[in-house]
Amino acid sequence: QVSGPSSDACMPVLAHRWCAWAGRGDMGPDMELPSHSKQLLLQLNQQRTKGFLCDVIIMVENSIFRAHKNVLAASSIYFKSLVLHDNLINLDTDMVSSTVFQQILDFIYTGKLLPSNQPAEPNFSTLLTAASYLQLPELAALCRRKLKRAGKPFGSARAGSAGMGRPPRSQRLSTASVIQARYQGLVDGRKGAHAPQELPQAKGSDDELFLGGSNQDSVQGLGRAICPAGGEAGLGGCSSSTNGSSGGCEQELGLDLSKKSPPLPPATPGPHLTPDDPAQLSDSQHGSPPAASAPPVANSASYSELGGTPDEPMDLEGAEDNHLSLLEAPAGQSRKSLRHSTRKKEWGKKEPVAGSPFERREVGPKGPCPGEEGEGVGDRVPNGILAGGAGPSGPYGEPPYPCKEEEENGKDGFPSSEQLNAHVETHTEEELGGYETGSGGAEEEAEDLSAPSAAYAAEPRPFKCSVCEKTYKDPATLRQHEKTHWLTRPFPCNICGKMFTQRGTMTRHMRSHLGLKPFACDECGMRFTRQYRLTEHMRVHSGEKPYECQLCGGKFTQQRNLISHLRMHTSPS
DNA sequence: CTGGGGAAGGGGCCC
DNA sequence: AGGGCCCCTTCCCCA
Repeated sequence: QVSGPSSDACMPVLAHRWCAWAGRGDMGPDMELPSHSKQLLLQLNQQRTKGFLCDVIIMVENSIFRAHKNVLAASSIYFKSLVLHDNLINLDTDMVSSTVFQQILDFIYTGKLLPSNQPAEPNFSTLLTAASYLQLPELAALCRRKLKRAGKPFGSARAGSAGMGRPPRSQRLSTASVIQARYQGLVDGRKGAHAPQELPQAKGSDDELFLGGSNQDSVQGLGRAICPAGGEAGLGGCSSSTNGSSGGCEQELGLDLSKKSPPLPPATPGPHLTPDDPAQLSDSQHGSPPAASAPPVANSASYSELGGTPDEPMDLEGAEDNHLSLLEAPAGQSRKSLRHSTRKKEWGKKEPVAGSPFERREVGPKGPCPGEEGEGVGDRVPNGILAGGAGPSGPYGEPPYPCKEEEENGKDGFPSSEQLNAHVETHTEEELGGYETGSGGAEEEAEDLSAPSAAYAAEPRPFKCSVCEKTYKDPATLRQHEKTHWLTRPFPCNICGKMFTQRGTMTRHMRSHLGLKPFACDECGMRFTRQYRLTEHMRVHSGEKPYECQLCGGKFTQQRNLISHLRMHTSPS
């Protein structure tokens, strides 16, 4: 750090001190800089408050905290396990509140128990609860001493989860089990190999004041010690544990995953800890920000630093976005998205017509639209990667939330997806008007492979697309379809910037970033982001192969593989 | 090394 | 908004 290029004003301080000391020629017998550790911690704390080099986000309630993985890992084996593969950590709000975690984070970075911002004096019971949960033995011991001096036997705090209002479930939560579950989820590969792993165990009874109960109970309760995002798989480090099965967070998250999540077999892949109801991804955790109250931003890591705007409601999704993209992709792109961004479609799909005012962005034979990073359809697009490299702002080389139309006028993007969406709405009306008048021209001459099929004729479909020949039963679907012809993709991914025509697609895409896989196979515990995938997967176990090749009789579990197979039959070679 | 199959990830889009 | 299905693609394994 000291010798490297330093963008942090803090670091030269250390270097200076060291040089001053070493330069004295005062090479004492101990060869030790007495204040080194203190200074180091001081600098780290300063960096934390500035968000400098912070590589992990901890979400507690609606607050986010930024910190350094190394520091957290050095402080707690629990954190050590959490930050191993994840950059975004959700803590169980039953165990630790944002206020308490603020104190704890301060403690980790300073070694001092600073008074909270709340007028009330520190509640050592709740601190003790949190310290135990987070496996911070020193802090827990400190709290116990304080409680003892105050004449509040901490043993009573067992009931005292009162301070936190924890439900009985959380009182049974075993930190060890949490960690174990996490570790299993982290280390178990997709093939199910159970890698022997040094498993952090709960420390002695000191740290288990409120913890105990059966492992089963504990697993059932480990819901919120979660990692929505992680290092691998773009932001979905959790996805590395695709075989994991969540022990039971789903229930408290409003999901009945009991049928999706089989009990945790000891030698099978561990749980994939689902952070939240994925169905609520865009609604609660990652979607619409709390309308009325902007959650506090922890430390000095202001929301603006995280990519938001000061007057914008706290958007954790946005926070994740900027932070994680910073972490995961130097070029602003997750590894996985990078991989996919370089994909090319090779054959076949119904192609939108070119030349219309709402010409879709196309890559490939037609080449990309200049200045358009998004693909025409799905992953068709190299997003500028193939076309000469991503811009500095990310794979899409664009402002956070650019409006394509306004870009042409030299306007910058919008600071948030919400603002962009709102803005896009203003275009919507105009563009729809344009559609109504008919754009005429080349698109009608092009062959439309998406023309209504015979199946369409089964029932009346009075709503016809003005661009292509597709018809629909209701205007809403037509409107939805017509969006596929627009240049503007109103729904950007806040993490990678990819644009989508449908919010649902974007939400689903976000799930993949965050590793949310709520659908677990009862047989093997493997988890999926979509029900359909699970259904498909179950055929692996059932042996069902419903898709049969009419040419050779080959059977397949997946329709797509049958299609692939048919391609082999029909390909010239 | 190559091609085919199995399995899975992801996006489009209709319902 | 979410489910469901289609399509494209990738990765891995194996012959």
